[in-house]
Amino acid sequence: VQKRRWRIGELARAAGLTVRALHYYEAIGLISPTERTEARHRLYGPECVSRLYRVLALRGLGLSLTEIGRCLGSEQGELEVVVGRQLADLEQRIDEQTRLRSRLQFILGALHRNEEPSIEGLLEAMEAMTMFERYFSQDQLAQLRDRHERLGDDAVKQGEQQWAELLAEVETARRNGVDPTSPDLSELWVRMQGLIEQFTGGDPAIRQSLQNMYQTEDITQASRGAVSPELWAYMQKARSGGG
Amino acid sequence: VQKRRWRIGELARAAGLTVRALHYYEAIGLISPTERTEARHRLYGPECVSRLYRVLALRGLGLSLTEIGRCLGSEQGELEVVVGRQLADLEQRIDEQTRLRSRLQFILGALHRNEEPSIEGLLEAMEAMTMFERYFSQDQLAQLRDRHERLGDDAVKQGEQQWAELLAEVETARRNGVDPTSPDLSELWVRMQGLIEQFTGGDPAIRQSLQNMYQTEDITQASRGAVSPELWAYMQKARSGGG
DNA sequence: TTGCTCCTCACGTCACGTGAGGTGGC
DNA sequence: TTGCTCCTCACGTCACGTGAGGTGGC
Repeated sequence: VQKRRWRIGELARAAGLTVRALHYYEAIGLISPTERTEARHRLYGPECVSRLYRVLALRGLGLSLTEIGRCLGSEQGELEVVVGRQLADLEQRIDEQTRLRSRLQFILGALHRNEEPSIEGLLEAMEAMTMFERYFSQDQLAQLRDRHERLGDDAVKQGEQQWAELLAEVETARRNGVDPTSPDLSELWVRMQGLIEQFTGGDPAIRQSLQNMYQTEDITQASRGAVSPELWAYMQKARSGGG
Repeated sequence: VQKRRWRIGELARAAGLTVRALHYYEAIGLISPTERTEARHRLYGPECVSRLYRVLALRGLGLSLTEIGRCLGSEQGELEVVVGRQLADLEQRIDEQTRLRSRLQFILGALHRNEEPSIEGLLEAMEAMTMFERYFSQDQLAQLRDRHERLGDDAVKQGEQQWAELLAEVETARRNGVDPTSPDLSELWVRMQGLIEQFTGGDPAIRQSLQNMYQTEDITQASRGAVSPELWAYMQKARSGGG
């Protein structure tokens, strides 16, 4: 009745583990060798091999070694509960990480468009994003990101440039006391509508969310400092005046 | 030039951290208090507050405290590299976890249909799944899972029952030496086609993958012991004989 | 005798949580 | 004087990796 015995190195190699890992499994009471040689070298029997197989299977499902120990010890339904909990936890983690991914994509895009990416720029981008997240759904944000990507960095930068120029012109008109509803400015308002269309991609829901944001938030913050309260009031008058 | 100072507890509460965390940040050189009282109580100035704000922002992106330290120390491009790496790592983790989720769903389903869920059952399910993953794409697996879910556990169990009955009848015919191409059996083959249709949902690609699996793998393993090599040969003869 | 494998400590990891035992400030 | 806050150790976490220093087996 001589049974096959494995030395720890053989077993480790076969299982794709390290010797140290098997030491550890023994230390926490998960798998102990069947016997030892005179020199206290570990010898593992077939029971150990099949137990190790189970351990690795459960480990592959992401169970902790403590949970694995409990599963191998206890009889029955435990297993389903543990695996079920594992799945629920995993789903939550995936959810969180998916949200984090979307934030990272947003931020990386903003960083990338800056020629001198700094922590200040990053913080600004994060704050912008946090604000955006309050007004746009995850789907809408993904839509915006997609459009950004399709347009390319250069086009987006160009759009930002056009905004800056447009706002400067409006500000000049305001300082010069031009009536915001004056026909002289109508060309500006048309250009502005165009830029808004470009940003929203013509999607009315996104347009609405954007409007909500600008109407609810502090305008200086919402526009990242590009629009002063006075300028905003001026623009509002043009809109209500213009119909 | 008296500047505002915060005690550690105030700062911790305001930041949603624990006092211990701030101790730790100091220990690793991330944020040190501006000064100390005679009794060595920590006093934090505004610089600390803004630095802490940055730390928390970067921590929210999933950076390690070591990386955060590097980002706050170094000047420039580092930041983009670090955030980019962070995003890449995250995407890989999401990928892995999404695969794991699909495995867990599969296994939990199998476990759930077993009245006496055991580790043996779980191992069998895992092996079946591993084999399935070799022949079906992730999309196809998701499709199969969806169909399973829509049918419900009872229907799936019933299907398995019907398979068992059908195979028993075929085995009886084989033992009795019935010619597999005999018209007496044609009703059995029709029922079998029906069950296969039910499993595949009529999708030809899934049908093909299933066939590949059965043809390539050891039949006893592939059928989870339900079909012996002899029975399989008998069924094959019927198919080739029948056209 | 020379490698290779094995042995047993024991420290390090990451971001803190959780006491223990003592002092400071309103 | 009584709470509350603060202080400094120091151990624990999870699944091992990585030596250190020594012995066993072909």
